[in-house]
Amino acid sequence: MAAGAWPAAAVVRAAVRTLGRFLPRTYTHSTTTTATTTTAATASAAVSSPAHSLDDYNRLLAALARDGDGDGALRVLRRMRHASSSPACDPTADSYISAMSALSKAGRPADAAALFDDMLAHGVVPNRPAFSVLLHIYSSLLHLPSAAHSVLLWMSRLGFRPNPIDYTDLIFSFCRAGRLPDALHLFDEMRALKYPLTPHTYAPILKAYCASGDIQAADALISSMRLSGCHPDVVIYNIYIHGLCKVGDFDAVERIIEESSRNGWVPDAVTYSTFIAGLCRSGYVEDAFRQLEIMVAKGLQLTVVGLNILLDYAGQDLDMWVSKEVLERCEELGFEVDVVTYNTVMDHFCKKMKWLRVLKLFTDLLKKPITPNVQTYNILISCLCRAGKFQLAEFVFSCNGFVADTVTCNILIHEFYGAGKEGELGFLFSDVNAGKIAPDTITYNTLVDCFFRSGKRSEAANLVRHTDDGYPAEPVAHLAYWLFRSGNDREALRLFDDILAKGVPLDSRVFANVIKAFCRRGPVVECRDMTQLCSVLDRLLGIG
DNA sequence: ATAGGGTTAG
Repeated sequence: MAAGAWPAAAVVRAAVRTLGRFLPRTYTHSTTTTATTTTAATASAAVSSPAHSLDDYNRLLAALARDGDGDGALRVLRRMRHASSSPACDPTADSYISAMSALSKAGRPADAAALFDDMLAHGVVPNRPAFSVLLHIYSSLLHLPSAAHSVLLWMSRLGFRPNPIDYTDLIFSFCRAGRLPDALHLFDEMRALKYPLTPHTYAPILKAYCASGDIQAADALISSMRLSGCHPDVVIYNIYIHGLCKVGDFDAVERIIEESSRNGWVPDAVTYSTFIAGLCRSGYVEDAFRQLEIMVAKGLQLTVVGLNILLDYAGQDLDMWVSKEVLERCEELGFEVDVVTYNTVMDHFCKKMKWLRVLKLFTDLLKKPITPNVQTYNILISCLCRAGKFQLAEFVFSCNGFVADTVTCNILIHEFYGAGKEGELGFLFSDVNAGKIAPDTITYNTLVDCFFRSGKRSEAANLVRHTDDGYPAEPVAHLAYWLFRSGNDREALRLFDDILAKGVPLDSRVFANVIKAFCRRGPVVECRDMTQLCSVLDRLLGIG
């Protein structure tokens, strides 16, 4: 491994020029949608003929589920229940399962879950797969592991044994919610039931260990997998490699890849993308390009995601951003680009204050079969504000079809306040007050910063006092920072007294910000400041 | 027929 120095720009440029050989040239348009639409249409035609059976309806529903046509499925369901149909065509549990799948696929999991209640209300007795679908909706789509767990208990009580996939679904959901102990509990239950364990079950648990940087636990888990006869596959190793990259152990990554054939797995494009991203993040760009060479030599092609990572991290120091339109070059080279690629490149130009470039990229994007997402618009709005085009930013915000989110809100607050235009934010706050946008902790942090910068100290203090249940950790830390930085030490100490009097514990971020504020007070922290800092910290710790 | 991995905005 080379030292962490950045390679000369020329070296990287040369490497980027050779990228073309590495990338997939095919831009495949999926034909699946058309095919299934035809299926649904054919089935629909069959149903509109006079004699149609329950089977016809269920086949149609299955086709609509494949298409993800939620409204279509609801229509068919209604028609089946309707008086004009024969009672022999009343929806069955399978009909509901298909309709729930259709709604899930249409991105309407809440409606899908509601359909289960609908089924019960219509006296249809759910079968085991129906419970599994419901469990999947709660766990994987609605991010409600506790609700999913009660489905598991409910079906068990009714004598429907949850299958290994049900358990795996639930373990995944608990892990994603950061509830590892709950996940491990279910994992033990699976083992007690002698259910077969697959890499699917281990993966989310391993990911949780890796996310917390606990490589020892990850090692132990992979060992126990092998012992239990479950062979770790490429996904398991990719998660593990991600964890090793996170802690910066790139030598271990190289070793793991080197030993792959001995361990019975084959590194894929994701393995190398993960490795390359990790190297880039730590500044080892040259090593990243070396891995790219190795990857190509093995016959692996860079994925779109791989390209995005590389553009994001390796492109930071390159003048290729200004010399040659990156995306044009990608196109020449036959790279497949997606909306994230555009967002990444737009954001880079935005940070480099090349406003017109961002606008041009945005209009290029609109001409392509790529749909901009919220992030695209947020980058655009941020760019417009920073270019001083506040009215245009407001125009984009108010465009039909654009649904602003919390990030949009935070960008606007930050930029409008920064330009002294907070008086023009009425359009935003009316949406916030109408509940269309939910502020989050970053919103409050931003507001505290903005209030303070524009001299509204008491507004900042009031916000912190009255937000949520009072004194949320991060806004308090921001307020403490500004109070100490501006020399309002007594007011800061009064704030801490109020917080402690309310029984709210002081977060470590408060301590960090107090120290930071003192460090920023001047070019050299004076001795009396140091003494003051120590006494403040003592008081915070309750030892002063 | 419902399941696990790498990326972007404040």
